[in-house]
Amino acid sequence: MPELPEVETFARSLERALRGRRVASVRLLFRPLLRTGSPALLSRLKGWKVESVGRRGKYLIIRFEGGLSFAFHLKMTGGFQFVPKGASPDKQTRLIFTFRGVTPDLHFRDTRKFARLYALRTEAVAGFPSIAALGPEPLEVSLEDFARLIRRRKGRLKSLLLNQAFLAGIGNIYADEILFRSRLHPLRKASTLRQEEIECLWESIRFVLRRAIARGGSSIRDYADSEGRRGSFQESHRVYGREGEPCAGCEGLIVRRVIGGRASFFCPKCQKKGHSPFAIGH
DNA sequence: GCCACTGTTAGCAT
DNA sequence: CATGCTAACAGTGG
Repeated sequence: MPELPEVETFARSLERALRGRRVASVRLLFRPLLRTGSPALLSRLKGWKVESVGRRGKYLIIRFEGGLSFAFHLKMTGGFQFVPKGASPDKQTRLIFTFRGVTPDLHFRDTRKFARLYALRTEAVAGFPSIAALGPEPLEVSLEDFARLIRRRKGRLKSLLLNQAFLAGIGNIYADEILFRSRLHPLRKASTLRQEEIECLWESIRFVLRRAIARGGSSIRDYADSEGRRGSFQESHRVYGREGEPCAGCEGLIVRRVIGGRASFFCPKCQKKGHSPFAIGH
């Protein structure tokens, strides 16, 4: 389910474990994972150090010495896992990194095979079309810029939060949690928001994402970080996956509706289509 | 066994 | 530009 908080969790633990480590080998087990660059290119990484691991939207980016970078999109089931040196891959492992010294092997696993790896020259990463098209980082955009951007938008809030060209990194779970905290209806048209509602939405985006990162993300299926630790933010979900359960803020029940082709959970009583400037305390 | 559903998003039709 | 549908694939739960 990797959305921004889960990708950030991977990026932080990989950065800590891999920065300065020297690559011993890179083995591609599932050819279609690699979308840009050839398998032969991967062998050129041998002997180079990892310079940094970071994130942009839902992309996890590993920068190597020698001017090569890997941009991973984890899609729905991609993830990294450290395993003991030489451990044999399971059938869902698509790529194996090994490193010199004591660093464990790193397996990239992806059950559904949707994940993608773009091997790019480092200077080409920012200009890579699907990365260049991303909107601002939700935790970096200022309230002023956010207000300016959202006022131009006409679509429904739910679809807008999922639109990576608007803000980068928010997915289905966090969109619903953010809207609940803002007390905004998912079908509300963005251009109709008043200033207080825009401020509340901006604050809710920051609050939900920061707290989710602090909790190591949400483990609603088998998601775990690269050390195998599960996140705990699923325990703080107020609406996602809670159809029929009582709302945390009123006596009503959470409903599930399909909006823009995506399952959407919300409280129809707290999240009215009309104006509602008050955030729910969490 | 069958069917519906799942965290993403690119591409194409309307 | 917005929105809706499909496809890519595997597993799970009813």
